[in-house]
Amino acid sequence: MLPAGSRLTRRDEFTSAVRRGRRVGRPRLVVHLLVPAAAPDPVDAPPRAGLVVSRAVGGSVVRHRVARRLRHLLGPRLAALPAGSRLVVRALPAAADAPSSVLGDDLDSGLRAVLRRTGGRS
RNA sequence: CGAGUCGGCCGGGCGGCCGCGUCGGCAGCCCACGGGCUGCCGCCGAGGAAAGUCCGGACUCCGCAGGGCAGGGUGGUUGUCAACGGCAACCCGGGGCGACCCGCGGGACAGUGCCACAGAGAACAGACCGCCCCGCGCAUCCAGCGCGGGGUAAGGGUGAAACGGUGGUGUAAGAGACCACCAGCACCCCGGGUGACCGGGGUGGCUCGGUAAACCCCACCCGGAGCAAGGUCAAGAGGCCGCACGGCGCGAGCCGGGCGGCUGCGCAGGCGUUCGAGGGCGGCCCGUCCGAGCCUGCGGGUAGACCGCAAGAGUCUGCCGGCGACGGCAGGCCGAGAUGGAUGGUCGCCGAACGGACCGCCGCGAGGCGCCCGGGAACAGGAUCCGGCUUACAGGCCGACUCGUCCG
Repeated sequence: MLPAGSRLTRRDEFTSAVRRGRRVGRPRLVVHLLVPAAAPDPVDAPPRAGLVVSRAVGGSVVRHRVARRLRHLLGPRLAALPAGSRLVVRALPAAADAPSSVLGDDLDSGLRAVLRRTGGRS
């Protein structure tokens, strides 16, 4: 479970991260990351994350299980993100019956790629 | 030691004999070769609530031209869950010294309705007693008494509730009429919190009842029916209609089987066939499509086999995240499947609560311990499967915490 302060909750926060953030695709998920132009104070603005698991992934039992797995995987990786950034992880249909270890690998490589592209200048 | 609060667990055990259900094996008998019957052996075989059927889901079928209107549910916040009216934490209000408990906990300046009895008066309140002023009369030394007119919500009394509370100013007596503090309401600002909300400050007018498990308004959610769902295979007997075919006949037609559709039977009554019964489109209206049968009562029937049907939102252990509900990862484990509805009976041993005279020990004593005897288990049982809630229950065990007292 993510603490309340590290969660994306409002609709516009999701759309801005998906529309304006950097996007990297992996077989089972897509990573969107939006880093603010001016880096704020890390204490005031921790990195925040949200999940998108659509009907295409499966029925509601499957969708909730995928969301719970991603949520647990996201927790320790959040600290590595720049302050104030917004992360959205979107699950693809192949994520439905992937174990946590495979999802973790996809998430790691996706995060590395998206940080390499955005983090080049800061 | 006493009084209490919260949570969890168990709910007879072992063995013998007789018996029951599914499945498997073996043997015998029957056979229309699909199988059936009987006997023996073996494995497995009800619950914490299997219950009430009150919620929520899975699963299955139906529906998914259009427009409008109804209907049902939920109700602090944030989480959790497949979902919920469940659960957790927190907030607010109330109760308790406390552990903790209780709350169907949105809105009553959107509107409407209802507030019994008592009481003078109960929702743009209300002068019964009382208090005060004026006039008249009586009395007249004073105090006063009666009648009439007026003022007054401070006091009495009624009530669940009487239009803010306390103190003062004021006045004929009084009143937020005015003032201070307090309570409450509305609005604004600052700070904290994801949020319900909390803390602080200011301004205002002086106060403006309850009931929404009354209608209603607001926000959010919700297609219908249910395992007798539904599917496959048999049986499709009988009746009616349509289509093509074969045979017979000069012909109208008759006979025969085939395919497709509808229909369970008899009697009685009612409505209806373009002046449209009835049905489909979740309910209603409009609309739209199909359209000749439909409805009610009485009588008498029928409901084969298999699948669905059991390994899934399952459970246990460890580690990790979280205050917690719960979740992630790894490993282990796995339970009946009836349909005439299977778990029972009996015997032996053990057996808690509880009851009891003698005896023994301890104690001044009430009594305690031991021995012995008696005593012997509540509520209740699957039927598609899960998650909850609620209700029933002889009794027992364990843990955490609170308060009081005593000792150290």
